[in-house]
Amino acid sequence: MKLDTSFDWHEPGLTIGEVSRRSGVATSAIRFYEANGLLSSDRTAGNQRRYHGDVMCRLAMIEACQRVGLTLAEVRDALAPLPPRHAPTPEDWKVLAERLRTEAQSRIDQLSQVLRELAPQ
Amino acid sequence: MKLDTSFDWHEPGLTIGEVSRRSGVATSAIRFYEANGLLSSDRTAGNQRRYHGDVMCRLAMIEACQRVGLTLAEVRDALAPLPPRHAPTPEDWKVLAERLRTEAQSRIDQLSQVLRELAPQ
DNA sequence: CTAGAACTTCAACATTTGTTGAAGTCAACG
DNA sequence: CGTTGACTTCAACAAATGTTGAAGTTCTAG
Repeated sequence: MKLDTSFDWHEPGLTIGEVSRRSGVATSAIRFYEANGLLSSDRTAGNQRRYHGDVMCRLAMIEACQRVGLTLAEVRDALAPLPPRHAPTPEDWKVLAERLRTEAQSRIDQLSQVLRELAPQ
Repeated sequence: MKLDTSFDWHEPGLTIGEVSRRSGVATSAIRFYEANGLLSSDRTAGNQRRYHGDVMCRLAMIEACQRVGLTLAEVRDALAPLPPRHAPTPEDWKVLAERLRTEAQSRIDQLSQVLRELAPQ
């Protein structure tokens, strides 16, 4: 019962190219997200990025959140409480997921409200 | 039973300043939307814009749609079937509102799906 | 009729969200 | 150890979505 997702420095980590291939997100976008604090990575002795267990989740979140109108700044704030460079715990996700669902649903509700007011009945 | 919202050229129409004051949308944004086909207006003999019964609805829609992640191009396409320069009929709105609610909800659903996959249980 | 507020267009600028390419460095295979 | 593909940074460009300001025109109240 000890699902340990903490950083293991024996593990090599994913290169940016591998992450890109697995996620479908361009390397330029991945670097951009990292430069803006939405992702983090370790560096090899030679200064190359190595990503860990959280990166695929974060990328999926970023894409999905953008589709419902969150800016990258808002996504960054949402992701900020997650531990960097580790797969987040289920508890981490539960809190975050709830926040995002609520926010997204409230935006939908506002649109619905506008639509109802404009097209009553 | 003859709710006629067709253009009455006796009616002066709203100036861009009046529309801005009533809607809270900056005149620069209103001109921008019009330049991009989301709004239309008549012109006075002196080339000033005069807006009609559809403009407040359209502005409300634009704001609400942007909040749920639609681009202006998508909003333009959504608004395109509405008659220009007139208050749309309830039927117009019903069709449009349904389309938008569906689209927005499907984006939320995609986010929820991602969240569920990432945080199962 | 005239003054001043409100309007016009146009160009420049700003922010967000990236992409592209150049020039150079690293890593992994043979 | 050398080659080659993948990586690094940095700067320039790009599209979307506006804002700001200049220079000039129109509208309207008095």
